[in-house]
Amino acid sequence: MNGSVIAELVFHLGRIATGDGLVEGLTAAQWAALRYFDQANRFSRTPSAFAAFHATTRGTASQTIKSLETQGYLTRMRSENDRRSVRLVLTDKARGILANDPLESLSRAADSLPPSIQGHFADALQRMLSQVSQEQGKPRFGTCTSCQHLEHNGCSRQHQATYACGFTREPLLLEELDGVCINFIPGKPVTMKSPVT
Amino acid sequence: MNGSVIAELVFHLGRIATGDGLVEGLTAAQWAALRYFDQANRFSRTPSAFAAFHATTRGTASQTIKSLETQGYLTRMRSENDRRSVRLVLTDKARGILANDPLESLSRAADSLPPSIQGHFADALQRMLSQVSQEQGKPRFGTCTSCQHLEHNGCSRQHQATYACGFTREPLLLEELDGVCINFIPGKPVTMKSPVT
DNA sequence: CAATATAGTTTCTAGACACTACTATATTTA
DNA sequence: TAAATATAGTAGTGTCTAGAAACTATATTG
Repeated sequence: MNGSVIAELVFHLGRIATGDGLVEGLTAAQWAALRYFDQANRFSRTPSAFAAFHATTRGTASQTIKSLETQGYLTRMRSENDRRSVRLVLTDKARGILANDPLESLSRAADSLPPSIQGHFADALQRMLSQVSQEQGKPRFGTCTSCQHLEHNGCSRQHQATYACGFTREPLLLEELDGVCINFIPGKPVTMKSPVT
Repeated sequence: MNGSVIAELVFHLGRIATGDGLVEGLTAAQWAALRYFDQANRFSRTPSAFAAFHATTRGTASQTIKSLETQGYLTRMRSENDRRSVRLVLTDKARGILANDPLESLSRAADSLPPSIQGHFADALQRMLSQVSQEQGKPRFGTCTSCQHLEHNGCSRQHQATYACGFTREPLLLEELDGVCINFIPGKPVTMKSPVT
């Protein structure tokens, strides 16, 4: 088994799945942006972070975002802390069309894999992505749950245990821990998310 | 485990892996064409077949091929049977640079996966690709070894057993059975290629 | 033989993207 | 604290990808 076969398949599959034909008139780059801002946490919903994620320049990212804004899919607000910075949030209209993401076709195909291997599959992809990103000197994105920066204060047996990010020195809400972050540093080995009881 | 996570990863990984920066001055489309013509069998080394494979238009494919030709990576020859048709073959120069395919980075990442899962991984990708292609009404590409059209005449215990394609009605050489074909129809369930003794 | 289908090319246009300024705000340092 | 430097973001320009439509040449069909 040769790695180049797998590489070819991943590349080709990614290509095929999106070429379907610009659902709802959005381009591939615009879909990628919508998906990103849907999943990014509050530290990462900026043009620069999207540019880093999408492996493009800030200029290009800015254009993509501008067009989404004029189409009513994103709204912008300036950050209070840093007045250079801009935060972007999805509109309801955007959340609506995310249901017919052109990736849906690929997503269904993934769903129809044997459930027993889906986890391993996602894991393998994640690992490959991490390695490729590192080789190319690009930042790795990930969620708090496996990030070195995650700190949690408070007793674990109290349900009011609080979390914080050691990098931004900001408190984190429980529901924020699943957002994708640009400041991610792979710390703990990937842990299964413990079931919330 | 949600299929959309896997879909996102496949898409993103495919994107990241190629953005590295146009090794040797070729574009992503041109690399894809070189890879294709390297692997396609003799029925499929045409502009139209590449267009179908790459999910693009014949016009776009024509341009990609033209530029590769002028750069000395492909040579063209008209088919004898059908004088409209064109056959493309890689030059030695092309075979040379295929060694620094920008997908190499992704390929290495795939190689470093646990060997025990590489097979399952490739299998899963293949299955997803097949399903997506079918949903989108695009032709599926594959090799003779699992194609309905493959016929083999002659006694199997004779080493001179001959193969033929039932679709093109043409004989096939043993070494041609591994070429990717546009006329592929998934027949037999994917069989392990039996070791040649 | 006429109508239609197919292989391939060309031309035109929109959009993606890199590059190079450029502005505005932060941060560093001297 | 003032100056130098760094960072977030935008704007404009040029190149390339890719789709759409029009076109030529050859095959196939009725």
